[in-house]
Amino acid sequence: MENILEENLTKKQLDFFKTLKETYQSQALPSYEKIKQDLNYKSKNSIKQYLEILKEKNFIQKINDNLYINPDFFKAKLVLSRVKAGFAGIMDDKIEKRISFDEILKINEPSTFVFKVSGDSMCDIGIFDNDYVIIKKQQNAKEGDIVLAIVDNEFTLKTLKKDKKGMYLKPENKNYPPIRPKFSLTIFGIAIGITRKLI
Amino acid sequence: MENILEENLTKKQLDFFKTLKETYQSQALPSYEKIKQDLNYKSKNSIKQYLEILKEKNFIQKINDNLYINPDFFKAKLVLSRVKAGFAGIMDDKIEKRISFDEILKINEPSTFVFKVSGDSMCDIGIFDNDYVIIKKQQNAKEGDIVLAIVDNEFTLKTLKKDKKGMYLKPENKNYPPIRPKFSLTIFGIAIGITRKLI
DNA sequence: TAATATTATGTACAAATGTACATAAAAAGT
DNA sequence: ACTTTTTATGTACATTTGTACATAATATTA
Repeated sequence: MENILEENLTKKQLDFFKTLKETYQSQALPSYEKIKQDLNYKSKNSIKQYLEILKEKNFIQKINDNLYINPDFFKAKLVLSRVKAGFAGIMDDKIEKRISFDEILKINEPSTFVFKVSGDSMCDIGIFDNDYVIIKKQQNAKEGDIVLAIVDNEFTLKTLKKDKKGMYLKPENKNYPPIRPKFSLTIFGIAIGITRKLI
Repeated sequence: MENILEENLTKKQLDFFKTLKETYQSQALPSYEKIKQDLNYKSKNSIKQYLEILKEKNFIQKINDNLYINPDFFKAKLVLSRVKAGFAGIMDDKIEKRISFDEILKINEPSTFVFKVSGDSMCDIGIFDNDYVIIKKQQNAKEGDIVLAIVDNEFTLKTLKKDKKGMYLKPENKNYPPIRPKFSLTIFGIAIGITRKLI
């Protein structure tokens, strides 16, 4: 999207937008007067003229009486095509979508908690030591869910399984034995996603 | 943190804050007048009085002339302790940190791109089909890096390896053979993280 | 119950804000 | 070279904004 829009702007307009983006990022824009000072202009009308053009072309928008740079500019550039595009722009034209991991992983919901995985008991399904696991807090879970359970007063991440003897926790690693609760099973929540930092 | 702060507020102040948070979320707060209307008050001084208290207690803060709810409230609640806490608050007191995956994965940097993994060629190191892989665009990479390379005009994610014959791409799955470039290797970037949505 | 703190509303006003209008310089297009 | 568009600056002004001050009503605490 970025590149498509950019073609509608003059060099100066684009420069202005880039400075604006660097200066205020995803925050609400302050008053014309303040922007004037921050960007070293001498008349706040310069700012007004630029912002009106940018607003018309959807680079900025009004939310709750405040101006913002279009939030899409701060999301991740997701490339869906597996095929490499042409030379120059290399691939800006292949960006079909903008995404936010905080949104995808529902970070804002009060029931969402994040834990750090410790140990390799879930490595067979690609959950490793030190991964972040995103947990939705809820008591109920069904067979097959990856749950954060409380065993011996400690949190543990396992797959919830069921057999003739009842519910139990299955580590996803052949070297670990299943965990059977003495009485009942305390479930803190279910895993809705993971994130791993590689570098 | 949330709970620590909450204890400093009266019921009405906390209600006000919750409505404020739900209404404007992470956006900049509009004018007292607008808030007055949105929250159904009859005097904007009511708003001023509440906001002054909230500002004093760090629930809201000023950035670039605009008031915001403390950004921490919109980040993920990371629980570092492995030990379950007491009954009631269950664990609010165990939240030592607030994090943002968009920040951790450097989503905002112009050189960051996200791809969807297709296939199981990297499953041995916990990168699965349909995972999001976060790529930092750069030409150079060193042995051991997980790279997004361009082979036959298609993107492919592999580990960069080196032997007597030179650099090559190693799939992290025994069933796949290594890929040796005919001439040179085109590297698009290196993987800096992955994210997987489980539900 | 009495005393105190919090909450709600209103008025008045100086300061700041966005907008309209005007003009000249610079850049781009023909 | 000439014309048009874009960019930069300034002035004037009605509107809006935050703040100070004042006063009840309501909760809370002693």
